[in-house]
Amino acid sequence: MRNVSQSTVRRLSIYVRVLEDLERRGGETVSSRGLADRAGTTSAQVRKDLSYFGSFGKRGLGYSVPELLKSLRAILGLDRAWGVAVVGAGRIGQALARYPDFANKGFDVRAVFDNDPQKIGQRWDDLEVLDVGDLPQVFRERQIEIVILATGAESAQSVANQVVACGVRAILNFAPVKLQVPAGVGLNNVNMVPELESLSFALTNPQATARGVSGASQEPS
Amino acid sequence: MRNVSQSTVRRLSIYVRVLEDLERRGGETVSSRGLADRAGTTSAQVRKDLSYFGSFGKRGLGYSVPELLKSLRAILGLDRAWGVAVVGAGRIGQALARYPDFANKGFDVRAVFDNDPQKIGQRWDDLEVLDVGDLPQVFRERQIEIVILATGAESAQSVANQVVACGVRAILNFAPVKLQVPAGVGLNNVNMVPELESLSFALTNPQATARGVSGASQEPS
DNA sequence: TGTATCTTGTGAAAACTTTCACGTGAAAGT
DNA sequence: ACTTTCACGTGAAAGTTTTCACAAGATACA
Repeated sequence: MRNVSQSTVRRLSIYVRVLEDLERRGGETVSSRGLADRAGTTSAQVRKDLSYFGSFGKRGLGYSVPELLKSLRAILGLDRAWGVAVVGAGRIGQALARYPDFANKGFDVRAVFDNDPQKIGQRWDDLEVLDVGDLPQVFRERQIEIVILATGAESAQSVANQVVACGVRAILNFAPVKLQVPAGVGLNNVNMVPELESLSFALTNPQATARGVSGASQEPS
Repeated sequence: MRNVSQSTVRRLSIYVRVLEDLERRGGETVSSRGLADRAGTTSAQVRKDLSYFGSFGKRGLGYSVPELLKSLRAILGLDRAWGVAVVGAGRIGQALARYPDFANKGFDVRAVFDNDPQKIGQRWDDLEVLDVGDLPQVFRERQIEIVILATGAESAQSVANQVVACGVRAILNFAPVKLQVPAGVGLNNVNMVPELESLSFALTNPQATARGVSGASQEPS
């Protein structure tokens, strides 16, 4: 199973979303084409992505929705709950801490931290904003495994160092800085400004953007 | 300038961030290596990325920080202000509408919409939440060119259709659905769940994740 | 049982992206 | 002026990802 690309993993996650939707609608089976159309890719891509992990379909028939869902969840590690903490209780931190999709998918936000005395102690639903000084103790008590970093650019690296020192091996970073983390620590960045700027580029240079950023089906009927 | 990849454009955006930082610190020139280290890529990549757009450096010396910054801003279309609207006034919409980095970079959030009567009329700083029914008129009046879509999955496609009908040609979508938009409309998706799920995958399958997701320098000294 | 139809899984090809490596121009110091 | 050093710009090579295309298993139906 070695050498699976990030893009493949992200697509698996989208397949899960699509399969959940199909299951909710009562779909029993789905073809690679059906999955691809709903996920915005091609049938060959779907089959190739799945082939890294095994054989999940029946020739001539397609994939069983509940079975493929179960397999993909196991592959992605979604058949369990994860302890998540949000560091940074600004508007973005707040939005993320209370984002219902995270909880629904088994990402349990168990703590929120800030260093601003004005924010510490605020209650949001059943979460209380804690002092970042208490981070090591709380991380141990609540078994935090994944950190969502939503601080400003200034503090991001020092917070990252702290949480890594606490044994956390996965960080989702929303701060606009390039974080340095030791090998073995997973780091994903969500950069909202570059996303907007790439739209600005597309609007400014229509000729350089012929290749469809857009969503039309890639496959012939 | 044709055929510039999305990855190149996103990196340009990061170079702008790094250059702004250097300029603030009074840096006059920077080498491709200096830029690369701060941006988390390699010097060859920097030079290749820039080469799609022209020649910006001096051999033996490097790049003039203010000049390269100016050129990259022009390329990305950041030498002007853009009219932005946020549709969806939930917590994420609110966080995005008031995200200071957007305003700083010339992305002017000029309107926020929702369809929930409870939310319509709320004031956030100098923004008022408007009725999504007034969208066409407000878009015209305030010259909206980019839409940030922060609705639930259910409404996202119908909102997308509406804003495209209003002439908007760039959408940044935060809703967890694959949007269909006509060719010529730029669409970028920010999927937070797949980002977390790919961390879950990395934690669950350490052997499949040898290739450094992490931030150590890629280049020898 | 045989035939037609469907759709997977997968090597091979194509397309794309990143890295290498070096010719070249520019500056600095002797 | 000459030499040395630096670092850009760029074709070519290497590496990665996507697409193609087809053999083969599975079902349906006569």
